[in-house]
Amino acid sequence: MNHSAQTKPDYERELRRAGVRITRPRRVILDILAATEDHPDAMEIFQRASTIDKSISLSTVYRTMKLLEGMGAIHRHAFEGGPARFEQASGDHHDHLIDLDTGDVIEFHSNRIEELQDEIARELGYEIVHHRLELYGRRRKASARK
Amino acid sequence: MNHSAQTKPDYERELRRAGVRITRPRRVILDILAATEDHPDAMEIFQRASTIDKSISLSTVYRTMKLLEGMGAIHRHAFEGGPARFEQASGDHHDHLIDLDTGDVIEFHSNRIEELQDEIARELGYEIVHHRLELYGRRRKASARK
DNA sequence: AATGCAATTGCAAATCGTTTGCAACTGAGG
DNA sequence: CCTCAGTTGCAAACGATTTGCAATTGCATT
Ligand SMILES: [Mn+2]
Ligand SMILES: [Mn+2]
Ligand SMILES: [Zn+2]
Ligand SMILES: [Zn+2]
Repeated sequence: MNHSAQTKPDYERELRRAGVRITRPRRVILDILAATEDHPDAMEIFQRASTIDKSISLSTVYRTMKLLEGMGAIHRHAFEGGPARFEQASGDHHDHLIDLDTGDVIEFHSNRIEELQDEIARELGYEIVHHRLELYGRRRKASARK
Repeated sequence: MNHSAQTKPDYERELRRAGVRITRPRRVILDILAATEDHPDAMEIFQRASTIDKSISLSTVYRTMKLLEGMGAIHRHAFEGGPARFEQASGDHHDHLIDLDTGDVIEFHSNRIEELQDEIARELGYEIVHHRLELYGRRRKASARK
């Protein structure tokens, strides 16, 4: 849920430790990701980066996203329809509800569902490596129902 | 689960009722889908169709898949990595477990998970239109099951 | 601070899956 | 059979992402 109480992860330190160079484009992209509360796609990250450094290319955004994803620093989501969207991997695990009308992405978490998934996989003789749970819906009309 | 006890749906009748023409390419593709137990992608369907009618084009496969999807006759899945895969919509709702090593797709269903999803959406003020639950995992080594 | 070189970049071109414009063709009601 | 809107194959266009390559840059080393 992007708890604001969360310690902002020091990506630069982590990158250095991984023997990766801290370049100007990477620093800019890292800053953008750290300051982001939503789930931007590559083009959005590119545009935000461009306002800071005109010379950054879209290719570099993609390459950096792949690098960070490989390091486990970010998660890539492929919601239906649009391009891949990203978010920092720093928070706790959660799944997403997409508002079909507005495109809003709402985060949620259910321990019960997570447990059931494990149980199902186990029964089938499998061990889950990762999963994807996306709910697509629309706001309930506030029609005097209850 | 593609229950074999299921009545094979008469797509041709359904199509006619929808004012859609039964053409040779469509008949071929429909037959392939009806005879399919797995989740083929457009290229696979195209290749299977080609062995029956050399003149069918990949475009027509795509167009037909879109038509059938719009009619609710098939479901389109975008599992991570590969191209979209399809399956008849005739069976009961189910979700998928993808074997990361073999690519096998295993179907499962959990009423409990479905209920929890509804509950979560409701609490957030939403009504689910559809959802996507995919488990990616690998066979458990130690204890043999199945 | 100057040097050396592999890592990284921007750019353009390539790739992949899918869609689309268009002229030729065909299903099905008359 | 006629007719003609629906459908097709083909090629070209598409959007998202990746990649080859020559130029640039971070940074370990003097
Ligand atoms: Mn999220
Ligand atoms: Mn299935
Ligand atoms: Zn989850
Ligand atoms: Zn489900």
